Amino acid sequence: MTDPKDTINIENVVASTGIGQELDLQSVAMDLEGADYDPEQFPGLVYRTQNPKSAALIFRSGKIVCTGAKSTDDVHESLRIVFDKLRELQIQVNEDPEIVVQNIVTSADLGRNLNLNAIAIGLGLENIEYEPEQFPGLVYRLDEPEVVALLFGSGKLVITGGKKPVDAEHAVDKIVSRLEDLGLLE
Amino acid sequence: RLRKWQERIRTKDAGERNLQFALSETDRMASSLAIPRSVREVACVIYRRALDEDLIRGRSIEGVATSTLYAACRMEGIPRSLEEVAAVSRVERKEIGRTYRYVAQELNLEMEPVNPKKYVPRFCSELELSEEVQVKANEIIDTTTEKGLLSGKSPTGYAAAAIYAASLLCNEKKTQREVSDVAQVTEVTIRNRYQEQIEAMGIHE
DNA sequence: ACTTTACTTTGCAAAGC
DNA sequence: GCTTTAAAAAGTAAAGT
Repeated sequence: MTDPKDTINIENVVASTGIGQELDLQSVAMDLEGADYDPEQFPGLVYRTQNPKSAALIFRSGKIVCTGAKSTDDVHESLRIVFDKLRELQIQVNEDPEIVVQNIVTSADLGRNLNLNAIAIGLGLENIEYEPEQFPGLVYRLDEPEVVALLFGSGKLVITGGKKPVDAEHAVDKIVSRLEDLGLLE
Repeated sequence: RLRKWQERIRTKDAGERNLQFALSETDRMASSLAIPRSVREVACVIYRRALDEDLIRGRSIEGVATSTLYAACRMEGIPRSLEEVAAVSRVERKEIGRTYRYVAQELNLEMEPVNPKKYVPRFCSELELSEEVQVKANEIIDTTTEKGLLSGKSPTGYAAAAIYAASLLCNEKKTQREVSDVAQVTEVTIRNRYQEQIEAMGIHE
């Protein structure tokens, strides 16, 4: 049988960084093509990169949030593009500002259908949130690693809240062994 | 310390006044949903607990009152859907659902998922369907649930499809529109669940 | 009926109301 | 709390053909 860990796929990476310099977003919005800036609606300027695909939120403080990347490498590549674009506008940007990954969203597949009703009761109703009237996924919060998993009837799952790619692997291992212990996988 | 004491009294008085309002609102909503008095009392007990645990802060009184009524119906085995309680509340469905999940978590209500069978008697009686149809619908729900069809599905839509299928099998046909009206789900949902259920039951018709 | 679009849930940062 | 951004899971809903 295929190891569920081999089905893990990173779907989204959120990271933050900063250029340590205040910005005049109004003029950046004028000079950066494709920039969306509506301060009444949101204080950040939105700039999208195409390759790799991502969305950067640029703030007046010089802090930047990058989201939508498919890997930590893509985050660095996307932000490198953003930094270069800012340099083209005569804005000073250091060599490589520190980039901190804040959240990684992954998907995976256990390869078997799940009885969510039995899992909700088996894992303990006090630790689980399963309200199929509101959302089809069962919400399972893990302590180690500290992530949140959404389990679906199809056996597919989403793991979010992790800061390192290995967090998802550990989470999948724990979920698999817990379900096996309860005899709910198979 | 005197100020703190006065503040506590003030907060408590405000809480008591709000409790009066919450109880009258619970009564109003329960009446229009024909919810028995025993269930209203359970709702009030849960609301009191929420008040004591200071869960109302940052939330509307009506939202918590609606959520506790929703929870009480489930606990007492005669669930009302979020659509149904939202129809008599001035709080929107989304907010009721969020508040319910918060209250259930904080008070450790340990609510089990709703069994679709719990909706069968009420929906069937509103549709004037016989006991035979109810028995058949329950049978469809039990059998298809054992085959794993229920995971992730809305209990109301699941019950609606089983009732629709049972009405056909018992020659007491109701249209998908009629069933969707009482169950508050779309005909598309009934159609999708119905197809899965009759296939799992091995019925060809 | 079929497709498309959109909303539900989870996690996170940013600045400001 | 809210606002915005991104992405997955699967169910439900509504709109347009």
